[in-house]
Amino acid sequence: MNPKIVLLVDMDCFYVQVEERFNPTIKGKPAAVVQYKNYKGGGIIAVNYEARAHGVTRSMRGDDAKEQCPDITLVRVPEERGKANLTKYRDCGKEVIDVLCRHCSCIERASIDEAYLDITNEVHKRLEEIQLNEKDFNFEALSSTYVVGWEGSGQTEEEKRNTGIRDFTRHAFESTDNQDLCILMGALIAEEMRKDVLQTTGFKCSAGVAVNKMLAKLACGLHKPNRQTILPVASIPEFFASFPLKKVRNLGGKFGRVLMDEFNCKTMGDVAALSFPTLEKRFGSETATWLQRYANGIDDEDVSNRRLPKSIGCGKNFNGPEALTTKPKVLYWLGQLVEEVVERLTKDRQDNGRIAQTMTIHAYTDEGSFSRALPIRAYDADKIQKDCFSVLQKENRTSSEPELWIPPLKNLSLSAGKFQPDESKKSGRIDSFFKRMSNNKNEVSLQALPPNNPTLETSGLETENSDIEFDDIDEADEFTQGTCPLEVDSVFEKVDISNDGKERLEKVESKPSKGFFARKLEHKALEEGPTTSNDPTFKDVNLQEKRLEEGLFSGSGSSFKDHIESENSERTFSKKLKDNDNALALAKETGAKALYSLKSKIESEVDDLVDISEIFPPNSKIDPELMESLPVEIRVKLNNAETLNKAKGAGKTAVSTIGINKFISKADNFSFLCNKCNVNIPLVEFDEHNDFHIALDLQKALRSETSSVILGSANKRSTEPKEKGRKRKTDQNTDKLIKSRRIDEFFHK
DNA sequence: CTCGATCGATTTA
DNA sequence: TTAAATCGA
Ligand SMILES: Nc1ccn([C@H]2C[C@H](O)[C@@H](COP(=O)(O)OP(=O)(O)OP(=O)(O)O)O2)c(=O)n1
Ligand SMILES: [Mg+2]
Repeated sequence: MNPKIVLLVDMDCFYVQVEERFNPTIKGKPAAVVQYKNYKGGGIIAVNYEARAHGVTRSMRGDDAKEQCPDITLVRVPEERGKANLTKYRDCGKEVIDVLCRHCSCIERASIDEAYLDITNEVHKRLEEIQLNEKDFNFEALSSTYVVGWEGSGQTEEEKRNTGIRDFTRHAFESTDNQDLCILMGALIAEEMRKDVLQTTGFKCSAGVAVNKMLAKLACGLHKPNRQTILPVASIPEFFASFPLKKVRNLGGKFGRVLMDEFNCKTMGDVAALSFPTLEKRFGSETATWLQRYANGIDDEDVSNRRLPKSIGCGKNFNGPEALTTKPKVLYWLGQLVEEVVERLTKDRQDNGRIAQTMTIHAYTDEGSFSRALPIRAYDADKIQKDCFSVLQKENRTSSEPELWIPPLKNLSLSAGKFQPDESKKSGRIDSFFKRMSNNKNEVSLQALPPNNPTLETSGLETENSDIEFDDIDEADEFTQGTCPLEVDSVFEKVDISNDGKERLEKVESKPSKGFFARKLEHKALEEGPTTSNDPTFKDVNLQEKRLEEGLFSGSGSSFKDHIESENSERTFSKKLKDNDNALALAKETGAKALYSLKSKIESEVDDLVDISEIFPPNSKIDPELMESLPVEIRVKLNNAETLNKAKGAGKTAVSTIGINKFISKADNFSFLCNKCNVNIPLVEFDEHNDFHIALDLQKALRSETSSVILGSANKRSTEPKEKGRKRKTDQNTDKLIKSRRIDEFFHK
């Protein structure tokens, strides 16, 4: 039986290459891709090899890179909706995958820029074609191949590489078993594939060929960039003897650190030398077995046949002062994220004939992170935004300050997943594909799918502006397929304001769960019965880690279960304390600000009112078509503001004329009642509060406009397009994009 | 009630 | 930094 042959292809400094193809003038010079620019020149996420030679690294700040390497070109990641948008790189990654698919039927997309290929079959074909005779094979076809353990000899690097591959080729043909020959054929296939990738996409890459994923990945990294490396099985022991374990896939994190710290291991060889009982005692038999094999170069993990991501998501960090501290901010950013995800989901549905069933919200606060899942009723940004907000709102622990968000969100992300085939006619025979789908390389691949018909993708969109009832479900953009295990138990409007902050305290009872590292540890503590948390041999890593992190190491003599429970109650308690403090501080701050600014407000009536032109340009310059397209609600607001403006004859007007029902005048409590929130807003914050409403409304208005544009262009197949109408649409759209930027400025600072 | 859904943790790019 | 996958309970 021939051995499995795995190929790992990894693009070189991928995002930079993408930008170099887009703008070839930066080629050959130091360059890096940065995200954002305002804070210290942005964060670097990819660095080309010229810049690496100057010490520039990932995660470095743009400013620091410029200091380190003044000649460096920093290319910015596109920003859309106030966040980084990685679509360009995803699309380029797909280009590469598509080329690889021409050469091999079993491909696992491992990330945006790398893929594993099981080329066992392809190797076998090649072996049959080439007679097992070295004379039929020219090793010079392997002009970018290195061989681990066959470093060769000579003056230059290239000379050594060349003699190495030459000698290994001779050896492979002379060897009695064909394992090395298979790897050699793998190298040949890899050379061909990489050449095709370069010719077709313009991107360079590196590759590794070995008998499993772990070794292929490891090999790939040995001679980057633009080179490939093969790792014969016989070379493993000597190579592992000096290879740092932390560079091996799966050992680069906490687990690897334990091996280093507790077992004094530095290399894979050190790990391989550990006795089974030693490993079993610490990690349990399953993990011990896995690790022992792993450390000897054995890895059974199959290459799964999957070219599409299983989830589509996006997120954004809100660092330091950017933390989301109010409901409108959360709602707004949720909206931005939802828009991107829905846009990508919609394209995914057309391209891949599948529909995501669930949305997962993930949020980080100072107190930790949580995630919540909900069903996706339709690919409709408004609906999803509202549903998500309803779910998210349950985690907002603000009772005294109804418009605040506590604790502030440091990160908000969304992920859509649990894809099912799109049954709504459009997608042809895709259902049969999904039924047969599995992770097995022998299964049908997406490549075999018929192309989808994009002309059929517009039905249902015309309803985007009206609320869709369940009766309309088949006509509307609703999904009727499959079951919905998740339910959103309350809708946005109902849950928007109501929250007393008490339900949640009772709900904080989740068990600590384990990750890759923790689950590899044996729970001797459990088997041995009661353990005290002071016991240095205490085995539960989750608890240990949490204690270290939170300084909650205390108590003794209780059972393991008690530890978990006390852990949780401690956490809950500390949470409560923190929140009360937060709320109190915020309340104090708010009150002080209100009083202070009230004073100045009385002194100069309009000075610190928000200029409406910060949201909209002066009315005369608002595109009438934009005006028309806005919801009546917003038009009225704008007109009101403008009218007031004219009446006063001033250049400025109070946005706070919007939505005010009452002006409550008490000596120490000046506030407005916002009729949208039905909540009292401190005077000093009312302008900003209303800005949020306007921005949120505009977000919605722009969204429905965008939808109708999509609909319009899609419809032109069946309907004769009117020149005028189309032109107007385009202009209007451009205008909107410009105008939405003004709104963004409220949130993007 | 059971097993699918859910969620946190870990790892990687 | 912004993704995405996997595992166990
Ligand atoms: N922490 C990370 C790691 C990677 N990436 C992105 C940018 C990279 O260009 C791309 C691929 O990641 P790689 O680790 O493969 O790094 P590069 O392709 O940039 O360089 P190399 O030539 O070392 O593969 O993923 C990222 O955004 N954040
Ligand atoms: Mg790469």
